[in-house]
Amino acid sequence: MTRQPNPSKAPTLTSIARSLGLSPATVSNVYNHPERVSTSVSERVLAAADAVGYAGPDPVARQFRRGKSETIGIVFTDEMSFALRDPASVSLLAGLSTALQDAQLNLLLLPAGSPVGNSRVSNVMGAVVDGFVFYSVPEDDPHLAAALKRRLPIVVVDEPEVVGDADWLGLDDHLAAADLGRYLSRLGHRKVGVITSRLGRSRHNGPADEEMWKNAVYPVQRNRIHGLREGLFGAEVGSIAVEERFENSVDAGLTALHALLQRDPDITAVCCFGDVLAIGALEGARQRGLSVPGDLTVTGFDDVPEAARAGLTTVRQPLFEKGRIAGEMLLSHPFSDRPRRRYLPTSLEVRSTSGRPNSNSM
Amino acid sequence: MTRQPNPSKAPTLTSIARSLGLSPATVSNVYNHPERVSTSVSERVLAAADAVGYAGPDPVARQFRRGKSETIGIVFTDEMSFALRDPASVSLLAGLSTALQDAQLNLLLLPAGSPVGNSRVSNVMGAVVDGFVFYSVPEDDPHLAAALKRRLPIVVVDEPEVVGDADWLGLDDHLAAADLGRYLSRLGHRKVGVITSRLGRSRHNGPADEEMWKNAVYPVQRNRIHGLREGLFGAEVGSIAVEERFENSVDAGLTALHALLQRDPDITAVCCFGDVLAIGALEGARQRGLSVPGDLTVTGFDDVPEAARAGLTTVRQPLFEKGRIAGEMLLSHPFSDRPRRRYLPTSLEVRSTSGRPNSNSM
DNA sequence: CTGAAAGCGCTTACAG
DNA sequence: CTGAAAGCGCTTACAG
Repeated sequence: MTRQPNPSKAPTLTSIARSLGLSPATVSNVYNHPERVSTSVSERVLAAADAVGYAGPDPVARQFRRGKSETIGIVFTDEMSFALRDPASVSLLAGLSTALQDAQLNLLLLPAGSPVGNSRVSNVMGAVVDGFVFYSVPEDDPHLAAALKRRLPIVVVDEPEVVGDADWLGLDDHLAAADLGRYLSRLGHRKVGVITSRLGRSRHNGPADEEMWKNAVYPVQRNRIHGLREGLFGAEVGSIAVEERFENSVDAGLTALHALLQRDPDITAVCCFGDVLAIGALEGARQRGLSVPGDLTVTGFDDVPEAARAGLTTVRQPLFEKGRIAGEMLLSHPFSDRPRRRYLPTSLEVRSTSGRPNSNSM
Repeated sequence: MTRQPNPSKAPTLTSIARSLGLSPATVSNVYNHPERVSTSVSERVLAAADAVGYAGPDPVARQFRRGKSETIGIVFTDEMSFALRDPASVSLLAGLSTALQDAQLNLLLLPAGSPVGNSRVSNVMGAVVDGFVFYSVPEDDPHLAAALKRRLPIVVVDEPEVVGDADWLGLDDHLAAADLGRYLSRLGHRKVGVITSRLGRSRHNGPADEEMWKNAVYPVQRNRIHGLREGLFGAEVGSIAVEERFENSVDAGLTALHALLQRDPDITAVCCFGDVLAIGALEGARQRGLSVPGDLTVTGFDDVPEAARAGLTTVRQPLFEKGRIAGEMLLSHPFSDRPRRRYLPTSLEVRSTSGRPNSNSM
């Protein structure tokens, strides 16, 4: 006896076979290829199984034997509960789950918290999956490196931008932000603030100077800041006040708005790199007695369902579709080909939180 | 050769061992018990593994050998993408994931769509998990029956109310709804409408008469209607107009509100059995030019994050906690004991969508 | 510190 | 339609 579990009590396919004087192969066929077995034998087997409480072939053993897990793992930057608090990543998850469900695959949620202190770099190494989706992890993420080693199909969503053999799916964040910048510029905004989620690995909340965002390990945020500035100022020089928050939450958006306006009261527009942050910023503006968009323009990113209800002007991206397409890319993964890159379109949804700046603040 | 995958190409623990003149046991120890192996051997093994692209012991084989999957499955009523569109179930999921992460377990999302047409009742039978959480599935759900057969720990959240050996976690829905009813009654409401998500298995959208909700396979909704009526009318007779929607969405709440008020224009309060429905109902009231709460009181259930932002009066339940506790109950599952039952508290959060009915509608 | 042996529960060609 | 045989890749006591 070399295995503790199943203290020679629980019935197995073999024990059922033996008790009936059949071969394990036949019992296996009853479950896997009923058409190859006579109905009388089939019935005897099922009855015996029922009698001893055998629920069918052990899933782990079957999976082991077959070499397939029929499961895809998704890895987030963060603790899972953080990812699930963000409606944007939840939409992505919903889209992914739809694609997988169509293909009869299960979805395994893998948190990419800090690596465990063992020899195993991360639970990514031990995850029983046939492929991975990585959602918005930083450059040089150790879990991603570990997954790459396993030579399973991988689709990276958003970031990092380039990853060995993995397929990539994301946005042209530079372009999207530049469009937004041009729109704000046309409205007359010159003093613009940015509220961004984390730029680096450290738990930093506060102003982020140019050096900080140029060195961000999250290229998405980096590209957006660059793009926004280009759209606002073109070839001119012009500075943007950037406020960083490690967490992506309503409360983070709220405190960031206060910090930004305290730092520079002349700001007439605040661009949030996520609708959840923007909803918090709107609340902050309310607290300060600022009318939106009269005194302050606030914009978001993503276009989550609540954005429309809040009247938020935002950069829309097809999050559900993104998840669905990530799933499809994974399912159609062409081994031995060059990695694929796919860009999804964005669009500016102008609603009621953006407008011309007040003349007195110009 | 009896296994197609791995066309005798991919390195295995054994092949590494052989190439180094070591035993598989030693190579295994390098990965699982490094302290039992000399550093020189360890280094040789790791170098050889790296050279041939061996990413460590195959997770499926290890899991098979160990007999544990370190994974918990969660089963929803619906397609996964529906569950993920509802912030209430997402909060639950977040709480569950937190509990599991603390215990180093993974979370597998199992959709409980229509059973597949095979001999296997559902993917629940084949899911590689050490336990299940069932979230709000109907009475006599086939997936739940299948899971029960597997004799793994199970925690049922909300419904069904009683399930063989499974633990149960939920609310006193009757009491919660009765509290709400008493509150509305005190305000002076007599004509009250209900917007509920599905009561039965069939895809029904429309009025639900008393027979329909008394026979609901979702006891939660049944109990809430009973409780609400008791709170409103006590021992008196009094009827409530119930509008059923198969889906739990903003749009469903919106169309249900219109249907309800078209059916009975004298209704002064609408109770929604979910905040998402209530947000839709608020939108419907807006479309009809009704002021809230002046012309119409609207209440929700759950207290999702957006509820507070929308000023929604609602019955709060601790959703994140519910998920976390479900996880803890699963982890502490006492085999051979009586199934446990645990009730979580609810509270009425009075905000700005409820008030006295207009005198002219009384 | 290292190795030989046993075996986890199942499925797959193949032969009869 | 049924069975004998092989083997998936690994880990665990145990002995040396």
